[in-house]
Amino acid sequence: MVKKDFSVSEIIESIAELWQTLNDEQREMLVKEFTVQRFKKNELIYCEGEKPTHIMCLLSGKVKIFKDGVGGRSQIIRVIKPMEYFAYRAYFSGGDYVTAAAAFEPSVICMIPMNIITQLVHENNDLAQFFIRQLATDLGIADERTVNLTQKHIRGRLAESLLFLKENYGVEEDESTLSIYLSREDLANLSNMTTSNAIRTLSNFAAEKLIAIDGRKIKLIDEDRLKKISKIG
Amino acid sequence: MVKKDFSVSEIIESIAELWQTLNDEQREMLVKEFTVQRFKKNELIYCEGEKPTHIMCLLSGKVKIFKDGVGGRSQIIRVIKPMEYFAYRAYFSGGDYVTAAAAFEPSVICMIPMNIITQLVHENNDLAQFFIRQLATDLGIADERTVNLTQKHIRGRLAESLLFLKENYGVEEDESTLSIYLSREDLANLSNMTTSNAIRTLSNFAAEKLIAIDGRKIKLIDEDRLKKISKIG
DNA sequence: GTAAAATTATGTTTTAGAGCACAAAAGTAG
DNA sequence: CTACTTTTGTGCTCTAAAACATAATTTTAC
Repeated sequence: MVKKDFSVSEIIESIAELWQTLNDEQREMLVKEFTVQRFKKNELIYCEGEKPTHIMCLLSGKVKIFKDGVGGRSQIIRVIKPMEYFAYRAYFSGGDYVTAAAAFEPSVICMIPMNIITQLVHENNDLAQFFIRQLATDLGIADERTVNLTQKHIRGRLAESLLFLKENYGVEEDESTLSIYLSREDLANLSNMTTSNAIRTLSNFAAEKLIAIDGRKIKLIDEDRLKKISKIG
Repeated sequence: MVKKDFSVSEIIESIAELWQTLNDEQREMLVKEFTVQRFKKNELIYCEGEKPTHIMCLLSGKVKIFKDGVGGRSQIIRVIKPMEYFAYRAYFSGGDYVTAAAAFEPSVICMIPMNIITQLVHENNDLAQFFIRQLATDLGIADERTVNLTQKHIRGRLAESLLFLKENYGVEEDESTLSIYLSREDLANLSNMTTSNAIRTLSNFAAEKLIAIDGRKIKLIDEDRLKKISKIG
């Protein structure tokens, strides 16, 4: 269940990485300016072509960044977990959003106006370096992803996505069931394949005892073999 | 032909965008620390897995950033033209290179130690913002590219690459022959296809009078139609 | 200048994965 | 509870693009 409210101190804890770079005066400004917004499951947060105005920090929930391509096929570019920042790239590059964002699950997001952030970046070098590090890391991931999505075969891409989802969103108490319950369609869009191929390949993985499926619950059974499949493509 | 030598003032002109952010003291430090290196055609500049130590600015020539994927297939991630900076992402993210770089043509590169750059970024906010803008822009391009490479068909991808090469490296005096002469293999690696498909599709384009080919010289004849092919995928 | 290697060109075969059709199951709304 | 929509699951067909084969041409090396 989603928390009904977030106290200022809880929010500060969530945006800690950015918060730590600020001095008292800057912190005060931030507290005055940020807002908190709630999104329903599957609700659109921003869309392609829009002008970016706020940096967003996910307080709770799960978010996908995606792009609609040729013939309505959607591609998930990256996913966001709590305490991560997103939606700021476009503003820094001086353009509009080239991607869209939507909530996988009910999500709560802290919004900070980008003009405030720009001002803070201007006067605070640690904050500037925080963004340099973030962007450099994301760009590295994007470069890796380009090759994986274009060169690996379906099984390799799906195995990779499953392992990625474990890395990113973690598992339940049993230590092996993915904490995120994605539709087959989202799983397909994450792995660059059609929905039917995601369904089919998932069934194959289950038949091979690599995973166990119960509706949208996916349990990773043989992670070593999944890694091998992901690696060889 | 490649210039035999570059004077300090010529180099400064090339690295202008970064240079402008610096004060006199910082500029002096930079002049003391940078080195210039020359690379032969196809020579490797850095490779995947290596520790990044220098930011590089291409003074003259043409460079490809690429990644070797599954089964020896190489994917060109982006290309660099004179006055552009590269090779700094990995250092900022705190990791090793995830890509490799090689010279398309004889190239001259100005190398600045990354520890100097980090120091300058630390004390100079404009420089930090320069890198934020660069990285944000490159990440946007990478996001676009991911979808184009995975969703468009061969003809669309090749058409896009040809138009991109015109945008990026320009054309000769006739206003329509690409200034870069790539091997069919490089063209394939840029467009995510096999070499034979690059050759075949290029021949098809020529037969359809979209382009004219003379060895590695490619002349764009019907750019409008190429754009259409690139757009619809 | 000649041999060897690399690149380009074209034809043929094979296959991974898209596309489509349909049915069953699970959600959702009234 | 019932009707309707969405999601999941399977089978079948078809096609885009890879893989392979071979030859011609160009480049490189000695």
